[in-house]
Amino acid sequence: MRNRKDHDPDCCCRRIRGDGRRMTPPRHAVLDALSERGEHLTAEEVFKKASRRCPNIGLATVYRTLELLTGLGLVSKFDTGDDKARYEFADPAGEKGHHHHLVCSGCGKIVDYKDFIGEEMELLHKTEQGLSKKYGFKIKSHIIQFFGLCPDCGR
Amino acid sequence: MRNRKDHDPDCCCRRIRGDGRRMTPPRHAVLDALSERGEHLTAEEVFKKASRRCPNIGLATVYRTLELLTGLGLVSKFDTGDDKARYEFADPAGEKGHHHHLVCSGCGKIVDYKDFIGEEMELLHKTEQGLSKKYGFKIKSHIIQFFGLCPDCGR
DNA sequence: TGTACTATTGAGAATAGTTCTCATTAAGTA
DNA sequence: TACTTAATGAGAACTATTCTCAATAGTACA
Repeated sequence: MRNRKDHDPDCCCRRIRGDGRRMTPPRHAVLDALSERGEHLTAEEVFKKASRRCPNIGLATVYRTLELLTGLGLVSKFDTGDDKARYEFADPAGEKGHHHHLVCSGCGKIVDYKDFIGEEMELLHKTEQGLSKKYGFKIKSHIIQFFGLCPDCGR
Repeated sequence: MRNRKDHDPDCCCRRIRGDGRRMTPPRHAVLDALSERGEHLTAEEVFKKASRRCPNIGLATVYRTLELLTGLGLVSKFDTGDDKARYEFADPAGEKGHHHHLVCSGCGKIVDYKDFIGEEMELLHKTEQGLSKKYGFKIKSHIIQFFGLCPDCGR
């Protein structure tokens, strides 16, 4: 599991290089920092990791790059309630790789689960359609997250 | 719908007065500010409303009171992605009044819906049990939210 | 391969929501 | 009514994030 690259670097580069955008060492470093599966890094953590490959990268660049990647749909940004945004590579659309998060309110540990994803996705889809019809919203995304105490924190 | 008090003031006061805590004018003012159903106020908005009843209430007191009420489970705190916490009276546990949120990414409008709550709650419950068993978490709460564009923002 | 255009960068200042500090006030109790 | 100490208001402090701006360096094209 460790060190398994979870994204296709070529694909990301291709997406980044679009509309006149450029591929740069700092952007490579950020992609690299994010590439470990199962990580849920804060901007600060991405900054630290990226600094290894690109020693004088600036924090602002990390934020800018994460914003870019999020905008392109390559990365998803989420929040587990500790007032720090977290980032991970987005699950390829509509794929079986989709997952949700289970968060420990004690230590902040984040568990990726896909155990009930089938049913959850089905219901979410149905709900989206229903809400869309009733309230006229064009639904783009959802958040579903569980909070509790992990075995270590649960006493 | 307007001005309908959605919480039982006596119950709240009783809960606040516990463990040596005291009932004070600022706390009344915050309860009052929150009392309108269907509102999703930021701390700043609670502050403004509460200031009408308690003109020299401080913003810090509003935050402290909201934290207290949240801790007591009387109020729930959530976030619609604009980096400002929002607060509303908590739905009485296990009651049919429970609702979720549909958020417009354009204008920030928040729609409370309960249309699919039955099924959602059932699945959430089942998922909670499954996750609890598999990962050993004691699950306390969940977040489920949909994002999209409302009729006005959807062009 | 060299040059020009301009997207991107790093550094630090600026911003905004929230929390903390501390001297003062006042709720609840006896 | 007096006492204990929880709660308060004001503003400073904190923290994640965004902005500013001059300097740098991808990329396209000659």
